[in-house]
This record gives sequence, C-alpha cells and structure tokens, in this order.
Amino acid sequence: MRIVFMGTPEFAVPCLEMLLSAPQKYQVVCVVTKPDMPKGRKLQLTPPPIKDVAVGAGIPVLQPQNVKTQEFYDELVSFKPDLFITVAYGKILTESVLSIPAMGCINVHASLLPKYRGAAPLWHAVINGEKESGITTMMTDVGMDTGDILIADKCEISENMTMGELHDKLSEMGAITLQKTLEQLEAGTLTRTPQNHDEATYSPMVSRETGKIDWTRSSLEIHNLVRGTNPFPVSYSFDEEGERIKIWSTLLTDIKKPSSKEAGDVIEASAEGIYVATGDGVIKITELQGPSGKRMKAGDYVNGHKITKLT
RNA sequence: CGCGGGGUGGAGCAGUUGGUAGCUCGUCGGGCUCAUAACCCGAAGGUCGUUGGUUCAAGUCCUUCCCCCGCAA
Repeated sequence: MRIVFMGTPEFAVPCLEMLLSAPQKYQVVCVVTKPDMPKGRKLQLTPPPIKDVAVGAGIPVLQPQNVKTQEFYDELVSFKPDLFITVAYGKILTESVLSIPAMGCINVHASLLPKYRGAAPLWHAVINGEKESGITTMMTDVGMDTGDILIADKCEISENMTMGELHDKLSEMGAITLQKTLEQLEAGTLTRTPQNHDEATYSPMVSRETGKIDWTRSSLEIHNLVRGTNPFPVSYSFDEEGERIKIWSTLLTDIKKPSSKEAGDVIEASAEGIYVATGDGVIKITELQGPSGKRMKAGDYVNGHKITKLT
C-alpha cells in the first residue's frame, strides 16, 4: 500500500514509526509536514520532529507553505498514493487533494469524537477536567474533524495527570489505533460510523494567555488549568511585586479557606508547599518558577523568596 | 546581530556609593525530650561561571567566552 503521511509535531512520530516498522505492508512514499520554523532564543530554523524521522528514513519530504496550489497537488499525484494518513498535520486539506488517493484519507485525532474537534483536544480535555479521552481514527473530509468514525479507543485521565502525560500516552495509543484501523481496512472489515454532529465540541488553539490563573475560580478548576497547561504553555500568576510566576504543578487539599483570607492570598509557605486560597478552598503549589529562574520545588523556592499574595 | 533577566558554600537567595562574603534550608556533631521532620548550641563547606584589564584593594567597574531563564516567533 502506497501511503503519503502528513504530520508535524512530536505527537505524530509514533504513528510514522509504526508505518516505517512494517515496510513490507506499508510503503511510505512521501511525508508532508509544515515548513521549518524559527525557534528558540536565536530564532534558529528548526525542522518539525516528523521531518527528522522522515529524513532519517530516506523518505522524500514536502513542506508546502500553501496546500492549495496546483504544484502541491501535482506533486502528490506523482507519488501515486493509495492512501493518505494525517496525524496533527496542522493544515486543512482541500477536497481536491483529499480525493487523490483511491482509498481516501485517514486521520488520527486525539479525542473521542465528536468531542473536542479542532487543534488542541489534549489541552482542553485536561483543562475541562475530563475523566477520559482517547484516540479516534476517522475518514477525513473537508470539515474540521467531521468525518466518519472508524475506530475509537478510550483512555483514562487521572486526577493529577498533566497534558504532557496525556500527550505521551495518546501519542503511543495513536499508533496502535492506527495500526488496527489499517488492518481492518486491508481485511475489508472496517465500518464507518457518522458522527453525531449535535454533540460536537471544539478545542481552539491554546495561547500563553490560556495559562493565566484566576484565583477566584474553584480549586479544582485551577488545578485542572495548571495540569492542562503543563508543560506548555504553563499556567502563571503575578506576585506582590508584579513579577510573573509560572505555576508548574499543584495539588488539591482538604484545607478550609480561612475567612480572613481572600482568593490569591498565600496562607502558608513551607518546605512542603505554598498554600494559596482559591475561590472555594485552598490549593497547594508544589512546583513553580520565578523570573530568571528555573522550575523548582516549592520548598526550594521558599528558601530564598518571599511570597504572600498572587494575582 | 530580535528584546530582556541571571550565573555567589549541597539547594534557594542577599550583598548598599569597590575595602578579604551573609540569610533561609540542608548536612555533620552535641543538647533538650517518652519522642520528633519541633526546639537549643556548635561545626564543616565558597579560588563569588570563565578570560584579560583598571585599582593600594573587585562578588561589586570595563572586556572575552561558556551556560541557564523569560519574552518574542
């Protein structure tokens, strides 16, 4: 089977590697990924993770700036693909491009569709305190994650799981679910289930601003935001001097909020953690990062910093 | 050359207008205690990231390089 793989971030790597590990069954004839982007402090041009894997395997790589050009279309056709597989590619394909391969285009999405369609399902699932998420493979159509569902596999989200941990777990699961999907496709046993569009929810891209903590919210909501933005973009708040503090991890507590304290007040800062009043209780900060500093345990931070209030 | 912050005993930080370095925690020893991660006493541990320079004298001024972090992308 001649496959064109389209993907960009780390999340898509296991899927590509799965395909590459079975060359007799899957022939990856081309990899499409986003253009190299300037990254880091020196704005060095950095290739997407998928590109490194593709180059390492000696597979031709396309990095179109625009996927709607005739040139890109013609190039894809020249590879004579049977199937497209997209995993977090990051660009919307046109109907004409999707119609190139006879078998169509299969997409691997990191949520249980029709929930959390869109760019950032991992983040929003954790931020919203979902107890479970999963991987859904679907037939890509022109809509935003609206195609027919092929296989959906669930996974639990535990109370303290971070977005990064969910990312790694679903990234691995994605490869497994994709493999199952392809096996059923070959066996002719694949079934297509239309999505219930009335139940659809969307997960827009997250930005830095997403991580801003509102201490008047409930402890649970804050905790979900903190773990849902770890390790990116990381939740943050400001100390009494207006310095930006990144909050890396928190734990829920049973402590009652003292009536004398307002949301954002630090109740106690010890080696164990920094206890902060929220809208409905007290949350414990266990890891944080000050200006010009590295991420550190709350106990270490307390040794050299004063912290009395967060806003 | 995108903008900015920082590298000080094991950890986190101070260090004023340049004059041989201090705080919190940890570590080790001793004491108190039924006991303790609590408290008291004491001790060890730093060529102040690196190079060169200015000066009677530099963590503190200028210079080279290395590393870390934030913003921005």
